[in-house]
Amino acid sequence: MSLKHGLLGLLNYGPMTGYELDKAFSVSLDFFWQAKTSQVYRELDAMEHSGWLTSERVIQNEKPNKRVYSLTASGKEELINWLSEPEADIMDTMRVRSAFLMRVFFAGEIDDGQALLMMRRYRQTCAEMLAALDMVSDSVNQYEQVVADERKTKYWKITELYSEAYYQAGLAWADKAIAIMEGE
Amino acid sequence: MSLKHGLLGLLNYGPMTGYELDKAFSVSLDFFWQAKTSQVYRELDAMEHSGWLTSERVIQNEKPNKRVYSLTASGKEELINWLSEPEADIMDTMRVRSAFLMRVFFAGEIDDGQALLMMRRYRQTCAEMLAALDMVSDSVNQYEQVVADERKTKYWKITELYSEAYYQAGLAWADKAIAIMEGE
DNA sequence: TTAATCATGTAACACGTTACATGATTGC
DNA sequence: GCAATCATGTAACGTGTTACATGATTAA
Repeated sequence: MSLKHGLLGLLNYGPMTGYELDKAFSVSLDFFWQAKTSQVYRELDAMEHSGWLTSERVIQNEKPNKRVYSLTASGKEELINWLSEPEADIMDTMRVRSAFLMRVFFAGEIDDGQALLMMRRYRQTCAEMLAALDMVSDSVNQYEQVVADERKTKYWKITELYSEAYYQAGLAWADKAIAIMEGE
Repeated sequence: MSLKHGLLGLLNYGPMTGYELDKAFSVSLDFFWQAKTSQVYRELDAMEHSGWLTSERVIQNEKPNKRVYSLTASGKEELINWLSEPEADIMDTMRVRSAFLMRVFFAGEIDDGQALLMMRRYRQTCAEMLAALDMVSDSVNQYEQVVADERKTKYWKITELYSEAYYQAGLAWADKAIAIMEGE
């Protein structure tokens, strides 16, 4: 569902190749949606068949040939419709799916030392992610200068704030959990 | 991956039918892992073929017959191994996947009023989830009296704390986002 | 000379979702 | 009388993952 709409959203910024889309995806949307290269090509193919895209082969010398995709009117329409949906499915879209939390749930079956280690590693990862976010914020700021479209960058920043809040909450929770685990 | 291990974890508490497992799953693990009934039956079948489970058909009158699954030694071993894994994949297990955030990212394409509505609905849902959590906490407390195994319930409570922190963070973020969206 | 970048895909498999089928019993 | 609960599944489809293949150019 959302891989398709992510690709539509990116192509709305301008025509791109599958390769470029794959890169753009993993740079900008990766935090809240992940996609493999092979999947991107498959979906582009399907989307072209649905009439949301058209593609054109560009012959290059010195470099491999490439296929440039562009959004059609019907693709743009689909994007706008998806963005404007009444969103009855908000509950679905905010669902957590975490094998890590499942391990925590069943951690009573292993020894407390191991469980504590696992939680410390989680805390560490949150801290590292938070540290890495500074760079993301720099890159959004750079794009802001180039794009100079406040209507767009405003929302980019809001999603960035989410990731910050998410890791911060994870870290604070891990601290609480570690205190509980050590206190008994 | 984790559906299998969730089922192993539940069966470790005692033999159960597919139907009971499905219920238990959606009561206790649903916050961090969701599974459809049809998937549960399919996985149980696969797990029996791997030798992690055995099943026995129980004839009932007045009610449909049922198939009761039990953990084998090899299944228990698999559960413990999974729980004790060095967890190189912690980054994978804490990934976000949210169509909602993708919509926010591309919200510059629709009008601000619509985007604001969408964010308010998100905030509302977080608030509702938080309110509903009180009941979850009551039910864990009840189980605690029955199970009387602090080693287990301690970890159940820690995952419960996570869900609280998660919705709280979502709510606080939505407030910030709404302020940004209204302030321009 | 080795790795990275550019560029596109196929094939097979694993996992998740939707729709459908069956049929008795119990509570409102 | 109607919905919910008990209980099990099948079939088809959609999406995500892994592994593989190819081959030129360029920077360390």
